[in-house]
Amino acid sequence: MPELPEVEVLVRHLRPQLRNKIIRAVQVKRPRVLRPTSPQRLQRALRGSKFIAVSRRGKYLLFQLQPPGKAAPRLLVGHLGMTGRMYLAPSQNPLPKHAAVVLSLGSDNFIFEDTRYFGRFTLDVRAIQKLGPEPLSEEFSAEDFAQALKRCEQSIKIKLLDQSLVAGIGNIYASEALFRAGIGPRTKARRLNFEQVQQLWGAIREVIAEAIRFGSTVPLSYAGTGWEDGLFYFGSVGDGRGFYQERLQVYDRANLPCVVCGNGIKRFVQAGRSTFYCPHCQRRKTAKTGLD
DNA sequence: CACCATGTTCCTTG
DNA sequence: CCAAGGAACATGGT
Repeated sequence: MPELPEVEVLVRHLRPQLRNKIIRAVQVKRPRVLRPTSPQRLQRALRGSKFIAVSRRGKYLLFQLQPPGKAAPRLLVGHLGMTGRMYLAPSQNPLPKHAAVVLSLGSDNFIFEDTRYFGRFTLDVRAIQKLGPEPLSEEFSAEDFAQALKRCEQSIKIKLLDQSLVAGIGNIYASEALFRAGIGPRTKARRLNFEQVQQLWGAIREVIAEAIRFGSTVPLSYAGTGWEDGLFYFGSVGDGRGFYQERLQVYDRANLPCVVCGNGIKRFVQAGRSTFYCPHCQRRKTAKTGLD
């Protein structure tokens, strides 16, 4: 369930629950998600350690751990992949079918479950060192963004998925940001003029900030049996009649009317992934008035 | 059976 | 060496 907003909401949810908790035991059910860390090394590093901070970088969760004694703090890095979830559940509960890693914290277990096992739970920090700026931070400026896009031959939609350009945008919010900026997803990144880059820069920040705000209002129970299981990003939240449809304006809306102009939303495939857009609102050289 | 899915990484091709 | 495209990873939903 993971793009930056979903991870941010999860981090805020977990932070107070994990703070000062001590890891008593480490169960690795799917060693693949640790790669390249070995189960033995993870167990040795984590057992007895205390959670002292929980944060986020891009789509990665960062758990700062204090080992027993005077050892230096350690960083545990998590990533939800496509289907990962992390939550606390009572220790007496049965483990879910796709539990990948389980940390015993006493009366609760901290569970990382992931149906497809694309996620990560590792001591390897190399991935986070390659990330671009946080989109909501001061580090992310329209000027730098424009500079970076200048030499890119790729279409802007594909470029937005490049985590070294700006961290945390995924397939959903890439389509959403381009729609809001009125820019066609096929446009070559280098062909955007500075005004368009500014529009896109603002749209990225708005779309992400709004999603975090939305997610923060959703009641969460990551223990996960009902519909309110934290998958607020799309589809799974609400009464089954499309609570989310008012939130996402183009993603997964192929053939449905554009919320702005009423024309049909189109779907096509770029780099093997679905892109959704409105051919009318996202034409070339669209000057958005903001009044529609 | 077919095709689709929120992500990243590796391999091939140019 | 770099860029771009595709496959792989693994499981489930429709």
